[in-house]
Amino acid sequence: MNNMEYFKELLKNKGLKMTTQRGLILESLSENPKMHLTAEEIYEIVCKKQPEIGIATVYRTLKLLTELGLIDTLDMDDGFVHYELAENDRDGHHHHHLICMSCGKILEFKEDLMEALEDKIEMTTGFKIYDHKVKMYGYCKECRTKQSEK
Amino acid sequence: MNNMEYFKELLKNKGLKMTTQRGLILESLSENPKMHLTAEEIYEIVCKKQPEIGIATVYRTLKLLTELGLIDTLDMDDGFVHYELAENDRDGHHHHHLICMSCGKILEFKEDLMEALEDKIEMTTGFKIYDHKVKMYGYCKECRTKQSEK
DNA sequence: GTTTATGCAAATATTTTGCAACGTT
DNA sequence: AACGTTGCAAAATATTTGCATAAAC
Repeated sequence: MNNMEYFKELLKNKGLKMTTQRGLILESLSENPKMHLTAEEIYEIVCKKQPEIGIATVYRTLKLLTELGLIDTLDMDDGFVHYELAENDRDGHHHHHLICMSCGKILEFKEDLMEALEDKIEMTTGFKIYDHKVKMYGYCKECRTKQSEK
Repeated sequence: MNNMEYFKELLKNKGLKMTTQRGLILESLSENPKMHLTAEEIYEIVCKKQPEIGIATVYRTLKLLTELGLIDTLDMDDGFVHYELAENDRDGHHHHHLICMSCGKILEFKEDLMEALEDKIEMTTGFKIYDHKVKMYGYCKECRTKQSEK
């Protein structure tokens, strides 16, 4: 089952309704993977197909999608909340974000490798972990190459 | 050298000035460890000793302290930026935040254990990591105990 | 004495809300 | 037909900025 069908099913189960706007907002995220779009950017993308949409609908739908677990939020310290499709991983574990401090680019790293740390935390503190968000700050390959050329 | 002296030195090196307000703002963070205060909360704490201070000064000083690396910001998805003293670790690695999804409490976990992951990322992608932020979402010991008692 | 910092108020910017009209089931 | 959803405008919230005054060096 794809995202859209799953979205419809979740809505039905909750007595909520599928609308053109909701579909287009989820679609804008599906069709722009790795883009970490902001609400405003999503609004602009949807506007191309549905110019009458209001920004309030975008915010309401993004909140709904987040609550349903279909999308994740990402804070990049730039004053905007960024959104991306959630990965339906086996156990809620998703990719890490690598933020380049030189060019601002965001890369993704698939492998999790957090189990050892999570086990240690659970054993030591009794805190049971269900999800995590990891941001790495550094310099990407391209910026490092450019730098060393100078 | 403690935080405050280090702050004064950094200011001097940059031709900036130490003021009562700047001192009180750093002090409010030093004296409230593990509190993850917001700008508004810091403003209220400083107000007790310096009632004439303006919130703009708090924001300006927090930005300055962040740029100087003396404090770190923490996004908790509640619409506020939270601040905490930076740990002057050997290599910029700091504690992780454990956020309880039941009671909202934030615990800290000292051990880093991110080296293996960072090495793998650097080897695979060429992205050189200098810092990271890790947030774990789950349920704290107390909430889990309460739950199982029901 | 020169330059930087402050406090206040106004301005920005992002996100939320109220409500009448509309669309979906 | 009933109820949830939308779009618009206004409101709310967090943060920033301009500027005259004050404080630090």
